[in-house]
Amino acid sequence: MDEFIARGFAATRLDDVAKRAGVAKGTIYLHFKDKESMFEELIRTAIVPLISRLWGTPPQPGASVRDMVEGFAKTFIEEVATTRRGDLVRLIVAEGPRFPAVADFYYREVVSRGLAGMRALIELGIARGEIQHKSLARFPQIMVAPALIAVIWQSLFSRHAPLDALEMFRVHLDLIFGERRTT
Amino acid sequence: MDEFIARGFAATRLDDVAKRAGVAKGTIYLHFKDKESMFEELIRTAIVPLISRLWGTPPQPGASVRDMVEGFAKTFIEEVATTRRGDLVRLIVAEGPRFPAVADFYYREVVSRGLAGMRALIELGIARGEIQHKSLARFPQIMVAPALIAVIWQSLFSRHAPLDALEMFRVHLDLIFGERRTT
DNA sequence: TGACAATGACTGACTGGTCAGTCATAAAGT
DNA sequence: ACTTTATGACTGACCAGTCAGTCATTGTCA
Repeated sequence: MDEFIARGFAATRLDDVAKRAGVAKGTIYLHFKDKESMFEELIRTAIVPLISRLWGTPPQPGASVRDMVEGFAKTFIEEVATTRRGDLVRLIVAEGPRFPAVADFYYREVVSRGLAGMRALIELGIARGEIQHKSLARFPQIMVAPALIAVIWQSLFSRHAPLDALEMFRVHLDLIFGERRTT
Repeated sequence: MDEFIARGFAATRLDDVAKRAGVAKGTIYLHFKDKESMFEELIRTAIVPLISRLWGTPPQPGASVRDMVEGFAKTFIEEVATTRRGDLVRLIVAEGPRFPAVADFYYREVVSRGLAGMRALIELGIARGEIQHKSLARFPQIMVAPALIAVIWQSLFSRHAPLDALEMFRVHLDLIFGERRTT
């Protein structure tokens, strides 16, 4: 996976993958049909821990919706955006159009579930009166947009201008939930 | 450029590029040093019309900041996100880490200028009282985040679930500027 | 004006290197 | 002994980059 993340699908050499895995090239073909299906299966299996990282954080019982979203964002930024897992997301964005199977899987397992969960949270927030903007529930993408920005910024521009992703997300939450209580 | 967008740098064959351009492969080498510098130069020149599309829209004299941002977003979504130019942005995200020169250029010419302009608009909005959240000026990325989401959604997921990017952006603006006046 | 020469943009067959995928052989396991 | 698992040298396709040759255009001279 690290090889694919570093070089992309086409430029990755199976000799390097084998060396990195500590096996001979032939061994790869005992486990995978060809390079393409190896790539797809690797992504599929790599996404699983990414999902469990995200849903792994237990929501505090008495927490406000804002606290839940903020905790979620904190986990995402610390565990995904600023780590190699973030590059996995970038890899999917990069290769997705050429690997519809990958894009489909990612949509079904991550995007649609994540957005559904976020929508539920938003509706809870609306019901509790924490969120004023009812139409936000129609576009849960807005809630997570800065998180994706953080992933991309991290791998492309952080050397030019570091970005405090968590603080950015908090400002974003201020827009949605109203000004932050003093911290 | 279309070949690179469709296949990525590594998988693009110069024979195909030549054929598409209506010249022989050798001709390419009369204009470019090698495949890599061709890629970089092509991106550089392709970015120019992208920039001019975005700054090309004249701001109406009496327009509110919200109208200006919304007009900007409309242009972006119509002229970039839903066209081949959007895939150019995706290509830069995809290949950026392996072509620092491309990422640098994109940061200097598009990202840093765009964010600076957006920050100026935000500060104008704050001064005029249209925007309540002063800290938004620290993260102009938030303002454009849904636009980037739209680009990525378009090329990866629109077949699964079409996204009304402009409406999403309007909802996002509602968060920033307050509820929309009736339309 | 017409014949000839010079130019250089363009061509595409060719080369050398790279790499996905194979398979005869070897090692490990039972 | 024999089955399963692993190896890595090998093959053939592929492709970036080269370069000797072509030819339309422009310039020169009688």
